[in-house]
Amino acid sequence: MQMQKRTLKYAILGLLCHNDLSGYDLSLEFDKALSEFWSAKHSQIYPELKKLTEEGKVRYDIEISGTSLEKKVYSITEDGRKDFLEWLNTIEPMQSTPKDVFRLRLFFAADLDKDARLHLLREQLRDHQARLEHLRNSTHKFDNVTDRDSAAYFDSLVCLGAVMREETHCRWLETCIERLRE
Amino acid sequence: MQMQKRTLKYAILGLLCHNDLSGYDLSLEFDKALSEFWSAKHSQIYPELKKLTEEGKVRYDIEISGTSLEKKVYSITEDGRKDFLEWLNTIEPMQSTPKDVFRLRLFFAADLDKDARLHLLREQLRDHQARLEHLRNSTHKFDNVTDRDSAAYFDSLVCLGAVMREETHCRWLETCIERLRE
DNA sequence: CGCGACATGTAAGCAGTTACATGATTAT
DNA sequence: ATAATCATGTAACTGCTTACATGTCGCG
Repeated sequence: MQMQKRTLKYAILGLLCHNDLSGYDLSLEFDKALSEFWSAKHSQIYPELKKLTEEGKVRYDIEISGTSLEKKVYSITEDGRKDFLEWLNTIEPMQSTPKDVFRLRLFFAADLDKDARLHLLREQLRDHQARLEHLRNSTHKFDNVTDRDSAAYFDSLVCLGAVMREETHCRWLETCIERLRE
Repeated sequence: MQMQKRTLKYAILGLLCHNDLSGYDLSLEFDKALSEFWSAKHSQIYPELKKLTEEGKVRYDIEISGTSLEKKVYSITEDGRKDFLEWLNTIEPMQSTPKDVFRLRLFFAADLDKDARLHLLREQLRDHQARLEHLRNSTHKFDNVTDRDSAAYFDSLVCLGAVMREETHCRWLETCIERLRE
């Protein structure tokens, strides 16, 4: 019997390691800070928090905003922190190459006429150039991060990887377009 | 109500467009030809083939190997071909960045001591260098593919993309290691 | 005769998305 | 007032993986 991976659990515990957060806050973090490598909808986060509470990895205090709006602010327990650090120190086998619908389409593109092939590639290039532009703009916030022990420093390394990945993806698409444009 | 994507369906139809194949053959194709961008286990393929048969997109003939071993050889129907080409000609919105456990770990690596950080990065580099080496070897089979309308040509473009992706990933890891190695 | 490859299926469960459902607060 | 955002949850479903289950064929 294989153990489950439960990556969402560790993503949540990792975020709670440095800040106490509500489910709503966590969902914002996934959409902002982690969006380049992980995501989770609130419909997945809330049940996971419930489970983690039952398992004693996190606990929560109820805060009231205004007169009656309840907010559950979660914090990590000692057991949760221990569990997280154990996970972080474990080397997992390399992830298999992620699925990619675009590459699947391109693989089958011999069944497409020439215009459709180029259209497919150009649309994809346009989208990825926009993403690259957006990523490059977000690198500026790391300009004066120098402490190689800070969370921000690792954030900047991940961001650098995302920029490099998008640059290469765009270069590849440009090569494909050039070669197919007789 | 959102329509389902059913990418596996189209991956199977695409493969059956050019060759009649059994479920077992399809599973070999996923492990070989498509492994850089799609995968599927036999436990997913067989039920999907059953569904596609019921939907009239494929049909099968039973072949006997040896004395009694039955093999279902599937072929695509006209309706299936039409459906596949319609899908192939449709531009889907860009896929969101795939999840990446390694980047998640690196994001949290400030919680790791220096040796563990470097170990994490070096292990990952070693694995990706091996994958890159393997990919580079498999590019040679495209050396004399020149027909830009052939399936093999698009196979070679996808393969080129995979090599470029791995090269960049390795370059990124090397940069990270250099920066963290005081 | 036994082992690895060939060949086909089902069952249980995890991970994730979309949709359903409700209600409070804040800014316009 | 009303819309956007804050805030929390559940239900139904798709996609995929792991494990269960069975049997044949070819080789040494």
